Amino acid sequence: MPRRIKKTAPGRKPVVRPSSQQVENLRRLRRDRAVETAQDYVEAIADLTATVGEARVVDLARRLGVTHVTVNRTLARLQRAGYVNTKPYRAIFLTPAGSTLADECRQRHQTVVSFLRSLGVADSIAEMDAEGIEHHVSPETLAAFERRLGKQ
Amino acid sequence: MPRRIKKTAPGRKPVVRPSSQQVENLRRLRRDRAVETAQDYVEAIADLTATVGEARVVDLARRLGVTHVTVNRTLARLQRAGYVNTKPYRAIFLTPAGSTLADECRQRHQTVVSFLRSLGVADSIAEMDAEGIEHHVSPETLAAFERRLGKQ
DNA sequence: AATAAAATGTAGCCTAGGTTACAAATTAAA
DNA sequence: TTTAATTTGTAACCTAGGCTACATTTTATT
Repeated sequence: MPRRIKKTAPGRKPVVRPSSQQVENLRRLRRDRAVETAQDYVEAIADLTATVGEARVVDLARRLGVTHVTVNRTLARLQRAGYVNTKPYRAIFLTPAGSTLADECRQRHQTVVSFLRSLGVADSIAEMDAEGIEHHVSPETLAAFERRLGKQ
Repeated sequence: MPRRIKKTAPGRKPVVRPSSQQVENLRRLRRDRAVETAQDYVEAIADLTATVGEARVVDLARRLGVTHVTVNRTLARLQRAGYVNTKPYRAIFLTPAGSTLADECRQRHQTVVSFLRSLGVADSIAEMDAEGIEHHVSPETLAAFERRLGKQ
């Protein structure tokens, strides 16, 4: 009969500490996923607006590699969150908050890409990795990247 | 009556290119989310097994900052995926595949943390950022990190 | 102006990952 | 050995983010 390994000395408290710092890190990570989506969308909207003159659902769908249905639903959420303004059958516009967020993202993205390339990572791979990494780079780490880029 | 901005010259094809490289990057990113979870779990299981002697549902829940219910459901998926072996009311064990994955993750995590610290990022922040970044570091980029660490 | 094509919206279904509430099994203590 | 506490499991619900299929509205063409 397999018996559970005793984790505590008799009369003592449990041994497994939650390591609350790491727990917090992981929690933050999950919370951030919603923000990541928002960032991808506002970045795409800003870019389309700058490039094509307006951002529309089909363009976003193509750009993000999802169907227009997904875009639609996500836009509804982003509107609730105050990042975009949409009207049925019309183009999508960023609110001031959305614009600010988009700018921050674009800049951070560029920094991460440049930094990776400065380490000798190939362009296409730097782009690819940056797409994932950028969302997890804290201001402190971003500053470190910039510092290093300056020292080149 | 607001009219849509014309995107095409008369008789021409649409202008918005899907930029299929970026689309692929974003698609990959989403696909990878499932893998991230797997990695977090096997890492935690490996660590608990090494430290405490066995990994159990409550410990994982505490460690990952979620309820035991979430752990339970996720473990079922990881078992289907071939990473863990579980029996009701018993400790959780990694399969060989799970063990290999855990080792890779632990090593990569360490590299990322060391690299960030080598840039002057504070320990606690390096740990925090690494938790998110590690999942998006390609082998090429990881190699670049190691190269740089060697050059210290 | 009528018709065809494209874009947008909506309904309904799926998985992943989170939750609370409650039931059953296992372990620890009296 | 009972009893109490802890652990594990299960049911049912939520959000986010995918999807297909179909209806509606706009835009483009004839």
